[in-house]
Amino acid sequence: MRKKINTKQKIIEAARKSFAEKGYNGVSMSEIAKEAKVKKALIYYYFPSKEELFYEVWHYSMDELETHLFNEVENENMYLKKLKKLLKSYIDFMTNKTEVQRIILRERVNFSRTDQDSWKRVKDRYMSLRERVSNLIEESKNLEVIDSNVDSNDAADLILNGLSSSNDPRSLENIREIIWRGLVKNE
Amino acid sequence: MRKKINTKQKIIEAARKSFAEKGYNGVSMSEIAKEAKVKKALIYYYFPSKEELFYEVWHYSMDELETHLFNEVENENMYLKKLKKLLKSYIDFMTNKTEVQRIILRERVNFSRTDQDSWKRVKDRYMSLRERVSNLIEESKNLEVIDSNVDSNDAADLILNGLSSSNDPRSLENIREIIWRGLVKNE
DNA sequence: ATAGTTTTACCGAACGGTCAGTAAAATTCT
DNA sequence: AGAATTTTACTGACCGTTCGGTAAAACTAT
Repeated sequence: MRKKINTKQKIIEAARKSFAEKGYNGVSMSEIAKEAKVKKALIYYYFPSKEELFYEVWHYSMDELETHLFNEVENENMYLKKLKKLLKSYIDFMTNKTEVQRIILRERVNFSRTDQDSWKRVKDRYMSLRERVSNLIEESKNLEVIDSNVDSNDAADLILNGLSSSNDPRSLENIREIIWRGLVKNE
Repeated sequence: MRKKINTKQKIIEAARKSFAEKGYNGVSMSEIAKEAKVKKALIYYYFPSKEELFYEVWHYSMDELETHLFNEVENENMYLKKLKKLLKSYIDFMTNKTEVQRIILRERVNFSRTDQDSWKRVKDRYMSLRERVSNLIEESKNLEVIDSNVDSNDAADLILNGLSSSNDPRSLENIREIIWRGLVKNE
């Protein structure tokens, strides 16, 4: 019965909207069902548990973000411009895809949790993205674009955290300028 | 009257620990009761609702943070040193009082929620602290310590968000240096 | 007919919250 | 002082509701 192939996707998007608004624990499966205009039991036909549904939402969102960030960047060959473009892309994504932004802000804190290993997978997916950002900074350091004193991982965290805290593009542009001045090599 | 006072404080601290670990919606009143070694009904003797209990935890924590930040700072008369001290105090607090740090990280996202006005009070308490930081930056700008291009509110957000994302002091020191280079006037 | 999809009906456990009652401390009365 | 009363601190049992999750019936398209 191929009538509605998009049902699963519909559920994922409804779940993402709900999780973004109220957080993982603030949302019930029936709320998600209602948002998706679907009966609750149908969600369990596509996803084995609430945890697994969340993980798929997370993974899907991180894929979107990673694609958005690095597809553009790879067309650039100068490292200074690469990094500059990355920051711009990130701001662009965070101000337009506010659902993803909120989910990241909300659930990033659970990376510290070790009581349920479903959070470990969530963290791992995020960390693999962070590493790509971190690597880009590291390479820029080697090419003497970025001040050699900065630690790539810490700089990546600063970018990822500092440029996601608001969804007002003007504020984020201002913050970006501060961060950028702090990163680049003093001439 | 079995026991003596400090019961209310005991509950607040148990609640804070629990909220820090699992977030507001991730924790039940019975869990908090268990953590405080107290019966659940007793919590309702001191606090009218879970929301109100959380607000008291939040308010108490923000008071602690604000005291820690500004008591030291006010002894300083040079604005450059004032601001520098503030950043140091903030890092110090975030790396040592990790429960408060986690609660802030967790629940800051709910500032955007308008469906329950209890969150508005939570937000207001935070914003009054942010304004004090913001004012300090603004004054430093007037005295030509801080680059005049930076927006005080955005800079305050960058500090408050960027320097709370980890609880590893080394990372936070690195991030502080990047932010600082981005803030101060280029000579 | 059959496989894929969706709904109905239901479950035990846990949720936030309430309430009648109680023992001890504090206060008032004599 | 001590008896009588009121207030404070606390408990256990319980309420209605909602939670995540399940079994199986019912529908739909090939």
